[in-house]
Amino acid sequence: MARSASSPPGRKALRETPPSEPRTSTRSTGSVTLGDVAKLAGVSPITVSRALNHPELVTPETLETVRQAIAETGYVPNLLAGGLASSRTKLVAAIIPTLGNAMFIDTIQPLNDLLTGAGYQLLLGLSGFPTTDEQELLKGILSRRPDAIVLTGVNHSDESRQRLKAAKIPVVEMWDLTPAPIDSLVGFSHEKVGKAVADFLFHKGYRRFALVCAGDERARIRRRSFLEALGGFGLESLATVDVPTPTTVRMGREGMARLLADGHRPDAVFCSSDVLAHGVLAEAQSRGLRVPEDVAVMGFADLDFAAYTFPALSTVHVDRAAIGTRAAEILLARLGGKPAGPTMVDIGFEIIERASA
Amino acid sequence: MARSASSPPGRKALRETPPSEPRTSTRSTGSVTLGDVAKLAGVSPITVSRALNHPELVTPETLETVRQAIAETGYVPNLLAGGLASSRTKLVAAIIPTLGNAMFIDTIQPLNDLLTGAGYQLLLGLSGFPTTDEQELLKGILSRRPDAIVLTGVNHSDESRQRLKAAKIPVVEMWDLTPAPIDSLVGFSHEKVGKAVADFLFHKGYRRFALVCAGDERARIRRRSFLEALGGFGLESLATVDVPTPTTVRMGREGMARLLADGHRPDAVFCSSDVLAHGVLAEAQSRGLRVPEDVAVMGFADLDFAAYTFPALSTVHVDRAAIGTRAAEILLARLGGKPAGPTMVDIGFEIIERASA
DNA sequence: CAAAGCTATGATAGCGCTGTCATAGGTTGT
DNA sequence: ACAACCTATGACAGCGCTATCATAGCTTTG
Repeated sequence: MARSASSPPGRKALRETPPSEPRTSTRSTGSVTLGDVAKLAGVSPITVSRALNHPELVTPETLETVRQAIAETGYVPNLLAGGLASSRTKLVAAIIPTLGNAMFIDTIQPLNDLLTGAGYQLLLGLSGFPTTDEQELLKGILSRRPDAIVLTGVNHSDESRQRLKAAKIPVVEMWDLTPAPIDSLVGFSHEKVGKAVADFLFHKGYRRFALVCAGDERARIRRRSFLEALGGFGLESLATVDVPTPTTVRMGREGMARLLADGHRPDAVFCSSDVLAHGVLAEAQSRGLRVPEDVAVMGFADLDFAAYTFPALSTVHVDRAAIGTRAAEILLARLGGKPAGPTMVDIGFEIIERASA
Repeated sequence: MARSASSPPGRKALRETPPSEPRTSTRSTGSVTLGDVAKLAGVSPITVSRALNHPELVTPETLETVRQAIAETGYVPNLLAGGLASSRTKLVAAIIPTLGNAMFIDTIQPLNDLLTGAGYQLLLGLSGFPTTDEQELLKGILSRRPDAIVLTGVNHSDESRQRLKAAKIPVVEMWDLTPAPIDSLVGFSHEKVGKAVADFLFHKGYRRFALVCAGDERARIRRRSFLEALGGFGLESLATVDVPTPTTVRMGREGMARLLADGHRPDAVFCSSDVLAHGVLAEAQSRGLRVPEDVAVMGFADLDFAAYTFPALSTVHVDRAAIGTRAAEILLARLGGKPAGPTMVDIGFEIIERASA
């Protein structure tokens, strides 16, 4: 607005300019710039920059003048330009499989909140979208030059690892553990979860096990160690059904229906997520099966509804918010040049015994 | 990698440089640039740029040479620089209240997928975070110069509207209707929903109504028109409980518990979301109340689980994915300079009668 | 075969900001 | 009183990319 009158861009105006003049720019975007604010405030552009980014270097009066000029012009800083000049974008990227899974959402929310509070913005990338693999996604994200990046899981292509190293930014992998992380790591052991659930259910006396498992990488790990542990007890040939991601209550119901249709009569069903478990619960109830007397149901993640279904769901509690919080703390410390404390964090898990198993 | 040997930056190196030389840059980021690729490929930087962004302008052989140079160097374009130069960022921002509400997620997912498919990246802003209001959030987002922006709801401060107009980018408001949108609009009438539900339940014979309502702007509109409609039937003084956001099953259970504790004996409970309705269902069941014989329960949104609870939830179906899809289509058309079709879309809603009411 | 047009590539000059160094003016210490 | 230092501000030169115009080498056309 402060500018529109003085510099009307466009081809026409250019033609009318005498060729001797240094030619007014054809490319200006027409939006208010630092320079415009500076002119109005009667200071140099760099002073405006400082007023915004290092106000302690500017006298209170100058600061006030600049503030007014900013308000008057409606100036919005251009972080593309700022980031290009300073190599700091105030952007942190996080890659998660999907928004459709409440597990990751509960991690992302505190991550976002802490980063936002520290002046960063979170850019979410969804790797579960079938037509782009993580590698492509990562390339796209790195082209925005984030200051740091958060990844879900620990399996990344060599090329991805290479690119991440080349980017020279803090990286946090989360939701799993590995002896060879790219950089920092916040997660828990899915193997131990599988084993712990097997122990728990076996010692409660269940013997006819079934699994309803989604096509998630980490769910598979839990399943494998669950089966191994049961094998250790001398139990073999368990009934398992696979359901596609994203997991829904519907898939849980259908999974349970399929189990029963196939003639299985499990006395305990372990699901790869509470959502699936919830579906199993509903299917059992709709068929008049009593939970847990006729069939026990065990979920995973302890989502917000797990304690409030009827009957309440036994599950594996994972402090999902803590994953996000720790990841944010590690990143913010490192971005601030401070020591980050331990950068390999096992947040553990806990078997929660409620009514359903 | 291709560069690190030839240009060791840093203070030391600078001091050793004779003062007559044009001084090697102190500021280079050390990462591979277009220029590096160009040098390796034996072409000019602009040709590399074209190979990436307008390959049809480059001969196949040149393209191939450039491709190889890119692969060899591991070049990742810098979209900050590109965006600054071209005023196109390939970034679309969307503001939603929270990730914790599956309603919006179901809209965001197709929005993200379509935008990603068209080469855009989606930047999510969460306005529900208490310490930042939408206005601040918007400012932060606009400083990244997105090519377009999607907003949830139609109530925005004058300053926000001003800024959005000044940004001169396509804007889509969604999830509500208004006669005075900022630009484009994709939503449905929450007033009509409230009235339709009141009609539906009244005509099914229910008379002792209760409401469990979250502190959501649009939920309030639905509640108001629901109450108005019932008032039209001569019913007054309904039992209502407010629950805080984000809505959870727990809040639904507690809401129902509170209603009963207060001595209310509703024969129908209308909830501002399926999640709350689900909690109401669980609470009723845990007290031995039959649904819908003793109490009917009605949700809102038709979330994925609504058809699969037991008993299945009667609710208001909203095609949330269609909101995202239409928003994406409108934006992509306008960003591509094509006619966008109608830019005020009422996607409607539908009362779904299942078992719970 | 000259004029005109087309195609592939290049040179130049920014986009809007900040790192870096320089400088004017003030304060302190002896 | 003067060096030594500090503080607030400014000038300048890029950050890495693309819009724009220019140009060399073709093909087309009457």
